[in-house]
Amino acid sequence: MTQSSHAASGKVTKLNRVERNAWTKRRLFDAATKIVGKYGYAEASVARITEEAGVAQGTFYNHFENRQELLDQLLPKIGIDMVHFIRERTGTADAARQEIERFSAFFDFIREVPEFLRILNEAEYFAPVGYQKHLDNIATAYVRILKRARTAGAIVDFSDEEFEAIVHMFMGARGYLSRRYSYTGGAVTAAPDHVISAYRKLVTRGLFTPDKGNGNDR
Amino acid sequence: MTQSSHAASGKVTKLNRVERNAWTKRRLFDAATKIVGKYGYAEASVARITEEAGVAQGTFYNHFENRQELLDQLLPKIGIDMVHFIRERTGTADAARQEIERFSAFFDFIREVPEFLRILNEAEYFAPVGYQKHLDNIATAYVRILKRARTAGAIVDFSDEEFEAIVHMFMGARGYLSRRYSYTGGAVTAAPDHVISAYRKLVTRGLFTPDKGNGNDR
Amino acid sequence: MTQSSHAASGKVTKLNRVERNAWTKRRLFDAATKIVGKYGYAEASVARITEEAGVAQGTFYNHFENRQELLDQLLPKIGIDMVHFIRERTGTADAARQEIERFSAFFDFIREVPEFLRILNEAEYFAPVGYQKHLDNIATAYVRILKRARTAGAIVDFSDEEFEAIVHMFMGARGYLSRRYSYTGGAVTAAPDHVISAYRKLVTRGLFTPDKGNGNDR
Amino acid sequence: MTQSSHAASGKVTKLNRVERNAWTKRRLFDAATKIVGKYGYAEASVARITEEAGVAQGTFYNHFENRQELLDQLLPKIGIDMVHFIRERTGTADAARQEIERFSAFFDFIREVPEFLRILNEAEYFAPVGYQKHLDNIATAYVRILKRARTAGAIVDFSDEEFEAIVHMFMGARGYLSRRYSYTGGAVTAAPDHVISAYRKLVTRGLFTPDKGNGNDR
DNA sequence: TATGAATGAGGCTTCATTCAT
DNA sequence: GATGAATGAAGCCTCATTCAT
Repeated sequence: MTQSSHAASGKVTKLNRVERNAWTKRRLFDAATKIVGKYGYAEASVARITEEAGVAQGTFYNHFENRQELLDQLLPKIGIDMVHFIRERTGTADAARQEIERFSAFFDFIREVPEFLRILNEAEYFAPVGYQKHLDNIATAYVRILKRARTAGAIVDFSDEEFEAIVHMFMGARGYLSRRYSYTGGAVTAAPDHVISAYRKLVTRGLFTPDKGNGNDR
Repeated sequence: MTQSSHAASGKVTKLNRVERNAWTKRRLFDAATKIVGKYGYAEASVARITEEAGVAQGTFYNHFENRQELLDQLLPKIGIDMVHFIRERTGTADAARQEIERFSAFFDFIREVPEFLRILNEAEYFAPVGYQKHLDNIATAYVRILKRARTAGAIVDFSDEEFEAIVHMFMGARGYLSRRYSYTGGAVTAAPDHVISAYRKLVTRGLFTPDKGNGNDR
Repeated sequence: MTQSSHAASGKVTKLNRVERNAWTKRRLFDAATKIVGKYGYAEASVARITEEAGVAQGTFYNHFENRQELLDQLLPKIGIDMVHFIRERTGTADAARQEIERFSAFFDFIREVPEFLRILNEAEYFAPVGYQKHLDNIATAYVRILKRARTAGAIVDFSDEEFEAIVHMFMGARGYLSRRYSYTGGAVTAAPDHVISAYRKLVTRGLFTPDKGNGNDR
Repeated sequence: MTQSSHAASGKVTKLNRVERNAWTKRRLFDAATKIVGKYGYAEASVARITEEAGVAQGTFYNHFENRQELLDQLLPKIGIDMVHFIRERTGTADAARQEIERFSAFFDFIREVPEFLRILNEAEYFAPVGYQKHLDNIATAYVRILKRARTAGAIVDFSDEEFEAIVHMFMGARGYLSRRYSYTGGAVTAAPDHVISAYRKLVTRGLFTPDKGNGNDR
């Protein structure tokens, strides 16, 4: 296995130098994700990460300048995966419904990548560069969505600045809810219905305008 | 000076054994608060804490079984201070307005105890026992408040379970907003008006019933 | 032995805390002297030094801020010993003879402290702070001696600046000679007669004025 | 460009296998000289040397058995350059004057190859094989010069053994003087006049016989 | 109870060398 | 011959905890 990998076709392929290099780096990334998700940044020692990746400690420094460099890349990388994941699961319904879909998709993503929450939550202090990058990514995209909804008339009476505040509320809410409701025992579970419904009520009434055509939530 | 303290009256007082004991423990607490707030749990070494407290490292272990024991007590202790602080600043207006007051008071508390946010945020992973305790404290009290509002007719159409979800959303929103808006440079600043107004709109429309008497937010 | 030491009187003495502290620091010093003398600064790892001293690695950092701090103190400390050693062995004969005595005494000192040469020689690069300190110590004292000789008429025709240059020549000469002639096999030996006589001729003729009373070297 | 070099004629020349081989080895030599001169042997890692040389780390081991082998060759190689350099700058005046010329030329060489001093000084411990080789080279040649002067009557009263001692004094003196006076800030400067004059007085009076024909230094 | 030196495990990083391409 | 990723030993330093005074 050290010299080969299973290509998409299922065939075992010899890797050339460049591929092998990328493969090792990828293993380190994946290992770090697993370790940070499980033990937190502070306990994510290079020794642990390399052991998980199945390479020598020295190998780490062929791929990253230092420990921090990897840690700083962790969140933005997964963050992008998250955005894609959610976008794919957002339909073409009215704006309020789409927001609920995004909310649900977030919880689905956490089930896919259970490490995400811890990585996100600790990043502010242990990977501040990556944290800021991630937050800007998300906030920018999210605010754009809200502005479009306003243009379409689905939201009124909120300024751009208020949108930014709203977006942070939404992100914070997701974080706390998922930490509270996503874990049962060691396993990661789906968000309960009453969480979805509470969010739906709060957001559709609080942010969006009643839309007779689509029917609001009441 | 190590054997005495300035009482409120301004007199220098000799402390007896019990008082001196409590005094040292208190110093360790305060030092830990400062250090964890500034450097995070992971960097809050016993050496740093005792240095900040002005006692020898060995002294630490006369007051706490080990490092973790102190860390676990940190958040619940400050959390109680926070509850008192907010309660004192909540008036007798209608339920929706009280919620806004609580929201504002939270930001005021952060300015009083700037270490709080970091202690709270990291505690989930570094002081899980204390974290759970704190969260239960807050959630229980908060849900009780919402139930009372429902009884009074200020909220309709939300179940108890949904209240719990709502409370987590609120707590998460506070956390993200304060991290985003409370710090400018190194200093801790008040929450901007548009943050307050965005919260007011979302919450009064989303959670509370329009109250003709008091006038809703529009 | 870890709890006691042989006092000058020969009695075994319990050490109090302060004494024990000083004793450990002294052991680290002595160990470092031995190790640097034998393996050079670059190979003088903290592990080696503490092993030689019979303490744990961590103990090192209770006594020195870091490895460099000890290394920087090494040369000046031994340098002072050297100055005392040589001074004690310098008689009251005429200036030229005193210079020869100092020269010989230098070689005697090296036999006493065989580590000195290597410590001195490498210090320029591995302990620059200590090196500069040592050089200034020696040069200042040496120039003062030459000035006195000039005042006494034993030297003429040399300026202060030239004295400084002369002193550096002398120090350099000692270093090279000792490295060439002091070691035979692993043992440290006395300077051969022809080295002494060559120095005597060069210096008495080259620096000092012929003194009929004392008879010059021819 | 890696496959060719600018010949003296100005034409770009394809190198054959042997030339290319020598060229790479030469680059490693030059890089090592620069690195050791700047950082010392201990910091002259293979990584640093190969980076400076612009080749891969592995390439190093195609040209040298190991790191030490290159280090041991460094000093003798430059030492030979030095001998040539000094010989070219020594005229046909009387013996005493020639000695002063050699002395001055040494300082000029250091300005040409500022790395030399550090390489020389550390070599004793980090490249002992090369160091001994170098010292023998120099001492032998130097003693031969002094013997010739004695044959010519410019020196009397010194035995062969004493010559050897004198030569070591001279070498040591040069080393210390150059370290003290050749560096100002980061730049390498010429030896001050008073250093030259002090050396001239000491040596012409101390070693050479007054020569009426050529005039001694007084 | 207070002290602070001693401990040794463990963390990050650098390094010389090897080897498959 | 050239490359550069992989290796694992070793270096410096920090840390939580213990214990004699």
